[in-house]
Amino acid sequence: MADGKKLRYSQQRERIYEYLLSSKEHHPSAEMVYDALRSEIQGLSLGTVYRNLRLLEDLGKIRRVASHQGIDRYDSCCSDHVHFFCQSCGYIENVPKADIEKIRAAVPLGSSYQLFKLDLTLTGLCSKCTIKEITKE
Amino acid sequence: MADGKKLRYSQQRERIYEYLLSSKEHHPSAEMVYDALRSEIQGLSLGTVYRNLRLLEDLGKIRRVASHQGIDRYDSCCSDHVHFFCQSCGYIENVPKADIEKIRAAVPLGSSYQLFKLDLTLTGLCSKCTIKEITKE
DNA sequence: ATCGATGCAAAGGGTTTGCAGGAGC
DNA sequence: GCTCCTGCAAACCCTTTGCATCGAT
Repeated sequence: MADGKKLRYSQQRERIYEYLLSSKEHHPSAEMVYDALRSEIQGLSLGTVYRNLRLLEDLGKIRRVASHQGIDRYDSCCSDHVHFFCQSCGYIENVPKADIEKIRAAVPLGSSYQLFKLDLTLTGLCSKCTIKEITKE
Repeated sequence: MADGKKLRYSQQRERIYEYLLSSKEHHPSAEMVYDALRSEIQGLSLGTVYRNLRLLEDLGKIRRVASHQGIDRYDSCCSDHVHFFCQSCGYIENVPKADIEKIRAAVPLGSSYQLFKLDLTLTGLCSKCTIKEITKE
């Protein structure tokens, strides 16, 4: 992080970043990224995916979402926003209507604190899984 | 979780729960609990700490706070509230003045969703570490 | 006496890292 | 050609689990 190394282009890194941009609604894990790209990039290794996710995070281009069930998930959107984690299907959705300013205002922090980021995660059952549950009974 | 087993008293479990109650402000990890109790409970094993933390969580007596840096932290308070995670010292504090109702109101969820819990984590530098940082420069 | 809880150590599973070869500049 | 990046596999680290024994009821 912020070391003197010069960044060099790599196809792998570009594809990984592109994939993250294209799957804003999935919030994929490292393994999900790997599975999605391994057919397209011959001989891609999981280690490379991890290294690039970490690098992109250090560069501030992506954001690591608080991990669920011990697995880190990634988001190409770096601004504060709200996530909904479905316990049943494991998907992480954005909650687009959330009012971030209102949330910030509800959290008064002393002036001696420095706030870098804010993560609000709702846990429950998503729309699909709720309907499945109702239908089953 | 919710299996037919009958709970039996154990000194270890009692102490672990007591320790969590007494360290509401620390939000300790399993290892922190272990380190704090091993001198007091002869031959305590880390596995037992993990087993009991999980059991207490399943019983709804404690809450697992979203893990930071890959390590789970525990909280004896089970109601929704706001945490402040300090990147520098690793402490997790409560943000007592946070207005949970206001936060809930800022997050409109479709009626087809079921919300079980809400986790808001602020990340930054706590008061102490901010002052340290300023003093250093 | 029964069966849950413990201690110990080994196994799991996600993530990181060392190394030799390959690719960008 | 100098470095960074990659693939591979081993190492790491937190957490879980199998097993024999201990302990609560």
